[in-house]
Amino acid sequence: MSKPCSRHPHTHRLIQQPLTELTEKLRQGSRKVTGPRQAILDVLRRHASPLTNKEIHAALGKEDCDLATIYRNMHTLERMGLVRRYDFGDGAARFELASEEESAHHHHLVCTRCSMILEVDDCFPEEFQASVASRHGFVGVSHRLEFFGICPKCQATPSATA
Amino acid sequence: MSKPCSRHPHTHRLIQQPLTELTEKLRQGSRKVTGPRQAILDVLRRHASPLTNKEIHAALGKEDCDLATIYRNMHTLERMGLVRRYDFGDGAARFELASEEESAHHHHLVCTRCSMILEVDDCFPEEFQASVASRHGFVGVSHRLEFFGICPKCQATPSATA
DNA sequence: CTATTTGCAAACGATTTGCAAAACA
DNA sequence: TGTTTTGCAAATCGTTTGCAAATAG
Repeated sequence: MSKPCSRHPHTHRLIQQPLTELTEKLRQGSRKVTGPRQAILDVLRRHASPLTNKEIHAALGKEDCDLATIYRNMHTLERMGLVRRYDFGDGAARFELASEEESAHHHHLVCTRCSMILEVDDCFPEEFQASVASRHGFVGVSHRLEFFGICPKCQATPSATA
Repeated sequence: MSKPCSRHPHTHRLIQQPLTELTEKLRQGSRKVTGPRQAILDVLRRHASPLTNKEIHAALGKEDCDLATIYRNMHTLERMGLVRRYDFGDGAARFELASEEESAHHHHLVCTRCSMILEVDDCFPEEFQASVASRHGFVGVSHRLEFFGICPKCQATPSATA
């Protein structure tokens, strides 16, 4: 499952935000810097694609902790703005470290065959969303957008001819 | 709940696609036209917003059937292209009748307070998706896009000041 | 020492599945 | 009649929660 995304040598998150900087944010929120939390943040720091709770759990080595602890922490970290939650419609939430600076808002391009996930840093023109919002009188409008398709590698692979 | 979206006086689903036309498609796929199926399609036909399995189940009156039967049929109907599946990230799939003609592709604007759902008939420029696809060498790219915000009615309501 | 957090097990809600009986074609 | 479908119950899966023991500050 947790296939390290090779390819696309540039563009890529793998935020080397120091752990200390992250734990510092925890302290500010009167949250404790525990072993499981450091381990989770560390796993997230070294992964380029969003991970599911289960994947994070699997990625924890010696620092293993209960799955429930991960679920609880992901909520906490999300609330504190340390991680961002994504939903690719496959029934499992995924999380990425939320580096405020770059890539604040972004989407993903998911391969429907091998599940490889690429980051898409740009988005459609603001005016479109603004138009949708005003047209219906909505305020505080945000959106959820993800792309799905077949990646280059899978295009080469014969595989089942759907 | 089912408030007809104002503005854009035309465009409005509430597809009065005759049941016979729908059941005909079933026959073509060597699927049987059963009571539950007709009832489900009928419920979908008279609703403007996508419904969850549970909502469909609740909407069935005398024609009640098992929830599992609905789940199974939604898969079947989706596979046959009779309905379209949507995911608003709240853990429950929703379905709409898929009228091929108009509104083939569309998105939704969901109120995060009252859950009212409006249909958004337009989309961002094609070029954006084409660019995302070619940039990464993906083919057969599609997308999932939904908007979330506060509807006019809820804006008026005092409610908890988040 | 005291509030926060963890592990564990049970609880949940959405969805799926096995299987024998019932319903279409 | 032969195949598809249904009802029912049990099983799965992701996620949540209660509670007492462990831990950070």
